[in-house]
Amino acid sequence: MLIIMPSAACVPMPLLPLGAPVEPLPECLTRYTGFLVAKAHQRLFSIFAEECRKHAVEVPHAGILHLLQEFGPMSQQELGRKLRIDRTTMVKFIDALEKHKLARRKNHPQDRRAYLVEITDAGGKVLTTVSKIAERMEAELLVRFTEPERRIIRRALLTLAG
Amino acid sequence: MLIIMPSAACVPMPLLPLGAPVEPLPECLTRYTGFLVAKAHQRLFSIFAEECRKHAVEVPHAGILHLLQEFGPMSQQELGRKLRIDRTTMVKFIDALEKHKLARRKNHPQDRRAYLVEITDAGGKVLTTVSKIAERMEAELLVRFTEPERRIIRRALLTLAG
DNA sequence: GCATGATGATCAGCATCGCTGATCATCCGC
DNA sequence: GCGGATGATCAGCGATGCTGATCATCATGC
Repeated sequence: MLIIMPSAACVPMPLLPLGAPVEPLPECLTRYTGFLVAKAHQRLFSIFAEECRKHAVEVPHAGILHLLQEFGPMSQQELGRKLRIDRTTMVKFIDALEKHKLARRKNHPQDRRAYLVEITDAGGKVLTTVSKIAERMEAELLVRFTEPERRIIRRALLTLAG
Repeated sequence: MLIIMPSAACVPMPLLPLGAPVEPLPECLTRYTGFLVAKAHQRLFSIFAEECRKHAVEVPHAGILHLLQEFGPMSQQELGRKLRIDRTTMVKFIDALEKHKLARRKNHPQDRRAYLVEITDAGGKVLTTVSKIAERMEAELLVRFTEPERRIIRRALLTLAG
């Protein structure tokens, strides 16, 4: 599922209580792909945030940790470019990650202006937890779609994301 | 396109300058449907907001106006249920719409607690403008997908939106 | 070398949105 | 009628995004 998506994702959103009855979306709006994407995001984010909360994990952390694990230490700028998050917002995220000891700023050996942000052991553990949640949700989300259909969906979302 | 999506949509988001070079999203994150949806939402919202701004239209207005046009006057609660927007947020939206004279609150003839929110003539004109933008974007977004593929995409997004 | 412009990180301040919890008026079922 | 639901509102908080400025440092051209 949405292992994290800070930025477009770290937005406070109504936590549709999952069990609660939800009125179907009006057709005059679901005609629009953008509306559908917005509401899909709203719901997916809600679910993911809810799950994260159970494990005392903050949503915005997940994407950054994932990236640090995958690519190794990198500067805040680079994180921002890859995740499409504003540089000033990234400052706050890294602040939070450091505060929770999930990542740390090291001095960049070649560039004294920049930091290298690095994931910590605690960060790795949190990432493992979050990844399990994400994998489980990913498996459930498109359970009614065949593999060829999923490929189309993925291609469509990649196109829409630019 | 996304004729409006207040709520999950009315969120300030980085306005990817469209022309600007965008780094491709890392594969370790695009594996996750939720991440893709988040980033798709980020981009679509940015584009729509940008277009709306050119015509001095506010994004959150569009969905509400569309609904009022389609279904006629309704209470704020009902608007909120259909659009999945929090009731207290809806108060602010309707305040803004009234301020811009795009909608107005009428007394509900059968329920003195509630209002009937009604679209104005000015609101209708704004809606026309926004609809044109939305239709144009809708036509462009999935231009590379066939009709059967679009049906799958639509069904997937409806599923994800719940 | 050195001036100049670009880049990385940060901050203050503002705007938007969502939510909690409270309040008040009104409706509805018993 | 009475008590519990419901509609609208508000204050206050938290999270996010952005602008524009600052400061340090890098890199380029001369």
